[in-house]
Amino acid sequence: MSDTHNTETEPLAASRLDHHRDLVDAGGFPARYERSDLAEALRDRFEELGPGSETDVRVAVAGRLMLHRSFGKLQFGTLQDVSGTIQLFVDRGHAGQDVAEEFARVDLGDWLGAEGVIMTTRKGELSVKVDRLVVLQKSLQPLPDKFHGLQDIEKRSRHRYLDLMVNAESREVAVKRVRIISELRRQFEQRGFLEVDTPVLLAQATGALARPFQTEHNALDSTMYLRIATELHLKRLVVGGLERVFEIGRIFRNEGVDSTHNPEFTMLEAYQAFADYRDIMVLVEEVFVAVAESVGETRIIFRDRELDLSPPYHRITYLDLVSQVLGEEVDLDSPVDRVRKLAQEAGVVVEDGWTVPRIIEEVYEEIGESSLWAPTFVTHPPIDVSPLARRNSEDPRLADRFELVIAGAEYVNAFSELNDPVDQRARFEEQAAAREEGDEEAHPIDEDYLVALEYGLPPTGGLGIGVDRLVMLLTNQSHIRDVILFPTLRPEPSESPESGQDD
RNA sequence: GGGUCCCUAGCUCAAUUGGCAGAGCAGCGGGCUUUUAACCCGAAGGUUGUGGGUUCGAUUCCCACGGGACCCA
Repeated sequence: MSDTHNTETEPLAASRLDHHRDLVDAGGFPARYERSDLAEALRDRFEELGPGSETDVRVAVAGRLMLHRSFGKLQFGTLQDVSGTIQLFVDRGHAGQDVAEEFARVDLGDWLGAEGVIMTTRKGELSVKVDRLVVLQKSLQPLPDKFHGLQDIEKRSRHRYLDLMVNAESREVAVKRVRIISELRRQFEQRGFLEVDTPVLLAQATGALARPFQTEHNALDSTMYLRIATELHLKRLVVGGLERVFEIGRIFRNEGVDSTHNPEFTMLEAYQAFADYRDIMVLVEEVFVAVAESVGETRIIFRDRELDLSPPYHRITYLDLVSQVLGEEVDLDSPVDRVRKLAQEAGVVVEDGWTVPRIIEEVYEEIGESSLWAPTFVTHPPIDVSPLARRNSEDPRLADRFELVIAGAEYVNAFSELNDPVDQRARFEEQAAAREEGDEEAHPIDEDYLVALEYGLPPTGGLGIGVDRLVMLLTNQSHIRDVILFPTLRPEPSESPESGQDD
């Protein structure tokens, strides 16, 4: 399906093209424009100006023409710039024949620069009483519906510029995302963390349980992988003595797309020497509050429900949560048959041969997380699902790790880092064995990382925050594609009828 | 991967049991000196996602393909 138009043949664009040609013939479009004020600044400044006023304050505004109303010898336009909108008022008697005719000729979507004095109309609408007008660039394409905006979800994602142009909420979300990331950065910087860049393109993708994207490096004649985490590189930097580091980076995982997963997404990872997972909990509470307040309040609405992000957050152990949703106390010593039966009764699909930790993990992911609404630290999962986390000193089968679950989904994963190179090697070997058995998400052995650990990683606490999901939470968006400006989409089928034919 | 649903004018949406494909907005022509999605008059705008099939006749029913949405694993 074609949603672009050939401007050579599309009759709709003909008058726009004519105007474009005339403007080019008349000297072309300006390369720059000296704007004096943004729309919002003018609205703030002239908030008190009563209806029917005229000032001698001369301004130059610029933006995209979104609406146009003509009223005989009067014309009104709505100009939108990055800050908001302001009305253009064109009175033929005041602006003159040339300006009035030019303004009558412009199309919705054109970029305009307009100069004149500030006034208000009889109804009190703040306006620029235009006496000079310049078309900064024509829009050869018609704008989406001026009232309904662009509703088609696919077009909104595929042609984000249109979405941003006509849907105010879309602009708000985009701006809030920027603010959230700025605040995250500020929070970590002010705590002495260094923002670093680690490689995206790797010979081996490690640091998480996920399938990587694969590509080829021509000159090196070797297969490369896009990173699935920044974890092991950041910890190498702590080994090197940088002590507190973080990275806000794009992560790539070769998995399906749904309302909470995009193949490339943004993750913040941070590592703090001499801290453990409990220190990180405090850090997470402080950072979440600061970030929430940077774009609103800690009491928010998410999916039509109230949610309070103010600390302290609830705490529950992984096993207690699983016991809670199973309705009976279970732990790692529970008989596997019993655990399987309880899980199945709770509606969790259990495969033959699964161990107790594996069944418990499945119960947690399938019904445990989703049972939580208020922010909750879920602590001490089994070590089996935490190959990079330090063992709990009281029960070495558990990890000193937590996930922050909010509204049924994971937002933070954090732990005391495993810094025993001997234990780490053993865990990698277990993962490698699982890989041999066909688990493509199992962790490969990262030999250089093991060597780094052998030089000594100080006790370190680390965390990962899913930035896109955090943005969803704080902007009340239910789909990850709505917080990523250009989400991953299936490539559009070729519009050329000659291509893609088998015969 | 499985299920359900959607794809009609540039945009937002209609179209009865299968019977000539419509409206609003945008665009085009005209009118109007205070509009706010302005309004009024007029003309125009379509290979109904693509390809097959059933039928006298398909936007409508069937199949395949493409794209999308939601739910489930």
